[in-house]
Amino acid sequence: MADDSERLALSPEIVVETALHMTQDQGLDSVTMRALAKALDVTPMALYYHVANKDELVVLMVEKVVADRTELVLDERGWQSALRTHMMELWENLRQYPGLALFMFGLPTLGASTSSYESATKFFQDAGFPPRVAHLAWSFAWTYLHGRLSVESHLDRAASRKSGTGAIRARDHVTFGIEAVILALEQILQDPTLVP
Amino acid sequence: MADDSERLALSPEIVVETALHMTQDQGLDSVTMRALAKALDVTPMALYYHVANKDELVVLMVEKVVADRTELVLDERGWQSALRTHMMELWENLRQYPGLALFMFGLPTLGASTSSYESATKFFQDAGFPPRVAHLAWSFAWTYLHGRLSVESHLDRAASRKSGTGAIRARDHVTFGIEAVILALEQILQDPTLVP
DNA sequence: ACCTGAACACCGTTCAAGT
DNA sequence: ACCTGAACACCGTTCAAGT
Repeated sequence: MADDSERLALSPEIVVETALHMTQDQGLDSVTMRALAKALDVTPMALYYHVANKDELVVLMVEKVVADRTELVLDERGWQSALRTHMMELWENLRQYPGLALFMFGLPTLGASTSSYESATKFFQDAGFPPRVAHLAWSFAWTYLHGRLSVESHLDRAASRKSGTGAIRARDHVTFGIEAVILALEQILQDPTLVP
Repeated sequence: MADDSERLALSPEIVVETALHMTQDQGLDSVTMRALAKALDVTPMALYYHVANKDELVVLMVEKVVADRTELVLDERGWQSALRTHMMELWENLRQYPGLALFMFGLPTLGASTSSYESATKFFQDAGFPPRVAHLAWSFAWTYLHGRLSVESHLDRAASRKSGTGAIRARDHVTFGIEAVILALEQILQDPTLVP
């Protein structure tokens, strides 16, 4: 409780949380093992006792962020509404961690991410999409979001921080994109042969 | 013409071309100033006489790649068909340079990229989209492609190279995505109020 | 069990110097 | 005009050693 108690006992959780805070403030690029160690007031090599290496650290960061996420579930609102709010929440959540979205893709060997991928394809099947189309549909929606987050994190880095105008524009783009995704999927649900 | 004439006079063009070849083979991550210098049989510092720094090198690489690109123009086939082939060509072109797509986004201060952005929005206006919607429509289409390329380059890096199955899957995803983009835009063209 | 110090093999880049 | 060598400030990481 004293002032100098800032130097808490290190743990994987604290390492990951500090890394996420740094990402929120300065982007993932600012999270070097050395800078992270300095933020924790410790030697760089101390981190390796708690995480295997930087790749594992990033994986833990991703899992921590997706763990806090709401799942995509079909309710009485209909799939369009559920998908809309889910994509919007996902975007608002992930854009707080610039650069991290690059390490979140659908299929790969990310335990948590894979399970959420499966629950998403189940969502689309419940909504009436054939299994194969359900898979491609979620891939399409998520790939768009991924692209949007990637574009934004690159623009953030390059562009000057001109107050909130960038944020407004970003919101315009992403709301357009989400509605477009839904419109496309509505068509495909009506006639799955529209698509290969 | 002799055997040892491989060591040509250095020039910005040769530097950029060699960097692009390295990207085709090993991805953009493999293009370090030091590795590029070694490929050109020269000291790392020699490169700085021809390009200002690595950022400029990447910009030159991007410009070189987009320069070889066909433009998006409206012809008698109709906008859907033109957009489909253009997106497909773009994807097939850019996927040859893993990692480079991350540095190609719509709006920023990339001379060539900006002009192609404007020609694309003109394309959509010619097709009947209101100006603001034309802009958002191309942003949507390009953002999806960008996301697709980003996902693929990350998967390539992580996943094991299991023959051609990955390529077939990628093609399924991207053809689905392109058709979905077109379906969405068809809806929006009919009724632009569907979207904010 | 937990952390440090020194070291290695990498980066991009600057600066003075060579021809 | 074109290139080199040495150096600087960074990376991630290994390995032996300390408590």
